[in-house]
Amino acid sequence: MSENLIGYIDNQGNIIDTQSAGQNPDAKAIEYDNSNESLEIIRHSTAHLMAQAITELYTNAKFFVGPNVDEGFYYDFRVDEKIGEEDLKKIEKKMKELIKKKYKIEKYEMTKAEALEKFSNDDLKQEVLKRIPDGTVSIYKQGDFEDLCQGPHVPALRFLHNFKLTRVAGAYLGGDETKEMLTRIYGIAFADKESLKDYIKMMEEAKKRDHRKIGAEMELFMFNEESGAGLPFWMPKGSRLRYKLENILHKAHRKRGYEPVRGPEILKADMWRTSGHYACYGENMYLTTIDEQEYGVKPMNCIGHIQIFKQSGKSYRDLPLKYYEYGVVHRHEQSGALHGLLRVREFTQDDAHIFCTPEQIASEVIDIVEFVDSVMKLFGFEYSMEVATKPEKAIGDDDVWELATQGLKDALSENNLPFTIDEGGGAFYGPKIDIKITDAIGRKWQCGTVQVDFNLPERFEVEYVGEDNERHTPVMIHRAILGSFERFIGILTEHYAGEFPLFIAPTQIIFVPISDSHVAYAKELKSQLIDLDIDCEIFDKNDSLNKRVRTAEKQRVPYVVIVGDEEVENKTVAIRNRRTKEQYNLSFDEFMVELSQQLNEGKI
RNA sequence: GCCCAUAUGGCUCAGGGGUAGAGCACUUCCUUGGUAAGGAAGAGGUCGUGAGUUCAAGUCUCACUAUGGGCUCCA
Repeated sequence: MSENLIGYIDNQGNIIDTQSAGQNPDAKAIEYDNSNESLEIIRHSTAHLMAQAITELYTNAKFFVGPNVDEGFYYDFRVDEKIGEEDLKKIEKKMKELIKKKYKIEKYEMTKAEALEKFSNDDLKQEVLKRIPDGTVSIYKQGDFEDLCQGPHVPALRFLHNFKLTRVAGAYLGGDETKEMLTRIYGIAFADKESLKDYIKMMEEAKKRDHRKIGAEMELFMFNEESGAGLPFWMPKGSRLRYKLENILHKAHRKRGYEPVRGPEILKADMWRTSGHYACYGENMYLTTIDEQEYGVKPMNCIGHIQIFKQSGKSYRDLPLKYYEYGVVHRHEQSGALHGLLRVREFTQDDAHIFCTPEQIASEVIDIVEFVDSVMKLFGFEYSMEVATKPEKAIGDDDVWELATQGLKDALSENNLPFTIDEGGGAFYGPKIDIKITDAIGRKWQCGTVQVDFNLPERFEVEYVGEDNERHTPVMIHRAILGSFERFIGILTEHYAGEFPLFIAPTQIIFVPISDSHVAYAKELKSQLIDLDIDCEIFDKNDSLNKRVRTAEKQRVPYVVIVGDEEVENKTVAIRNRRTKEQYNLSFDEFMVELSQQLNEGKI
């Protein structure tokens, strides 16, 4: 047996630890390294080690479950004391002490009935056992500590060195908010020191890039306690960025045959009853009464677009008809869910609705996926797609759902686009494709969404006249690419760490005139650049040149341009590269060409 | 919504039962400098909001609001 052997993987992909494998396992060995399987074992064992340390520090601790998650592991438990961030160090220290005792991790089995008896005075273990099917259960033991667990585990504590407890939080027993709140500690572990170091470094980098921090520093957006939670204010610089993004998207929509429309912010409650929002989405809606009539602030834009479609008779020749709107919507998100720009109560979707025939669904979905692809490429995002199926709370017949869901899958499959399935994750009116992008920290965010809807057109009696001169109900495709400007800009901010590319940068150029006599020249250049829709600032404050260069440099602008006697005389600019700090000179005309080229990169 | 934590000038933070401090930013003046902080002076908070305890409260207690970390949910 190799020194580094910590388990096996069988031909079904199941991980079997050395304690369970027997003498001659017919399976592939898992070595102690950073492979997914290896980390799964290491992290789960680290969770047990943490539990053992907690037991020694807090003798009354009772444990619930301690699984692995995407990033590391956690353990839920109950203690009488309050555990804070400061206590993590203490627990880590105890964990390291335990490692020195060189315990082996041993496994033994018993029936579930025996386990219920063994843990009869541990109500949390009883809860765990309730969730386990009858039969044999396993116990893992290291020193005096033992825990009900199905594994897998490393053979001995000597494999656990490179871990860190990352945070404490509360979590409901079994995720059920009617049950008690347990203490949860998250941690991470790797096979080697370097990987742990890299991980910690990455977390620090993520903290630096936090869009809430950068957004405040760059004066992009703000919140205000007096106005209410989850209601963002866009400051001048944030608005510049946002307008640029809107303009790029506007042109991209027009190129692809979309027509701009706009619906009202509030509509009578009956509209929302017809649509099904009142019943299925009511708890998230803001309702109000005007002249004894109930109204609802729109949480989605579809109803408005449907009214516009219905305003005049439509022919099959009009289809597919694509309406788009930067639709402001309000949703009552739970107060605890609010998070910077990433989760707010008022936001603007880049929303569109495509009215088409069932036969046109596939090609329309493909067109949308192409659109998504060009937007994501523009910003250098990786993304993946997920088909979400019928949720519990839904309207419409099962066979209609089946048809629509299959339509989405077919469109992707036929074009060799990979996707995964999210069972029950659909909208209440139809299945959808969610586009998840990966940000700079590797976190996945749902942004774009494509939803096929057979239900709303029927409910609102939307019709068109077909080739056969009969009335037909069109299909509606709801789609957003960014998802919302708020969230997307939040993600972009972290993705670029505030160093936006020229075509969306809030301030694109800062001019630093060497002395007062050069301010006029800077102003002249600035006014010429406004015609290219380029936002410039002039740093002519009464500060030293060095100070102003420094301040400009810290603004994360693409260009810092210094102008002095030489530049005024030769009609040139002295450019400072924001990354390399190198300087180069261009004639103003050449500079305009360079800028235009970079602006063109923002065309899709 | 639930659990825990936090809340001091625009920002970052110190203070801690006897009526507020620093750095940056800001204002004014001197300086007109060739690429990451020139110098001087000055203004600005009653310590998230509301109650309570106390002779006395940023400082202790409670409620609320907001923010942060989670749970849940989601663009």
